[in-house]
Amino acid sequence: MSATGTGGCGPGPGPTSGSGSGASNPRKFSEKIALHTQRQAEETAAFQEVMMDITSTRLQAQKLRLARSQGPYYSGSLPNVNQIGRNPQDFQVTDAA
Amino acid sequence: MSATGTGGCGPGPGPTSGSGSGASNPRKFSEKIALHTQRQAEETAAFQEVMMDITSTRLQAQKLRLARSQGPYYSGSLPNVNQIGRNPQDFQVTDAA
Amino acid sequence: GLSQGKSDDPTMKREIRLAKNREAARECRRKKKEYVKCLENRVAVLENQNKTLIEELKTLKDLYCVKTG
Amino acid sequence: GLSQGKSDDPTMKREIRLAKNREAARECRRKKKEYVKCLENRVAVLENQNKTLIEELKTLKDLYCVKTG
DNA sequence: GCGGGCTGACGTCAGCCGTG
DNA sequence: CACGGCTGACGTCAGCCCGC
Repeated sequence: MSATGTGGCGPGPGPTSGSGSGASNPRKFSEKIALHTQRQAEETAAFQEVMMDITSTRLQAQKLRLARSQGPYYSGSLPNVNQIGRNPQDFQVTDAA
Repeated sequence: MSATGTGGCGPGPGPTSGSGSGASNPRKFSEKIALHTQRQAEETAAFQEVMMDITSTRLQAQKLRLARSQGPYYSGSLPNVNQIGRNPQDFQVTDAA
Repeated sequence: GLSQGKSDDPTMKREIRLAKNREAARECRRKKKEYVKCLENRVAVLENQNKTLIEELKTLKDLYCVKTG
Repeated sequence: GLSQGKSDDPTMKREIRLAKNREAARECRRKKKEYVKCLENRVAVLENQNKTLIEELKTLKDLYCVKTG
């Protein structure tokens, strides 16, 4: 807010456009604070995202195990065995064509 | 090495034995440096341990998958199906006793 | 007063420069203190995140070990 | 000279005290600088570990998701 | 209680670097 | 190049806290 005005992001690299040690190691304390605050925000976001993903995976796996334990119902994308042989058409071979 | 001598660990809490903010927030810079160095060493050890465990688990799983893919040999603690019925004794029921 | 109405007086210029540097030094010390606190807080946050990540990795590694073994 | 052979002279005592405090201040500033560098290095190390742990957790989570799905 | 070690805060000087 | 904003380093004062 006070350094170079992170809100605007108007022009690109302001001072000297130096790629050396001016970007990751500024001289002004304001820029150092802003840089660390930005990194902390990014890392916290990534951290929370990973934790959310883990929680979601955990809940999904738990729900799946509970569904498998309560009843012998097979539900999946594979050909359902319970529905094989119900219709006589499944036994007719198409070699007659 | 210079503060309270972490090598010896002779007496317990030296100054005042205050449990408040004297242990985790010392006044002397030497103690602050020593404390952060100790914590960093512990966390690095735990980090490397977890990474080693992950690597070991990875290698074990890869070896297991490779053994299963190369040959149709079933090796496990469960009753081996290939060895069932080879010997005639497996068909004799023990109800004669 | 016409003697020092402007800032041509070298003594006055020096005093003004010293006063500005005084205030600048105060702000600089304040920013430095804030920066150190920022670093300490950042270390604490990173410490907690790493601890949580390590525990979660242990749990997930055990789960994966059960699946394979 | 016998007039200030000992440290009874108040002026001498003051100067001695100032000299000691001077040296102490130098050491204190040096230690503070080292402490700040320690904090920055610690932040960098924790950052790398955090990044590695997150990537490893992502990989292991995908592996576990394949096992269940 | 008191002297002394460390540190926080101040003002000052010197120096770097961006800006005009 | 000259000027001014920030910061590094210094010495000094005031204050805390610990050991005697």
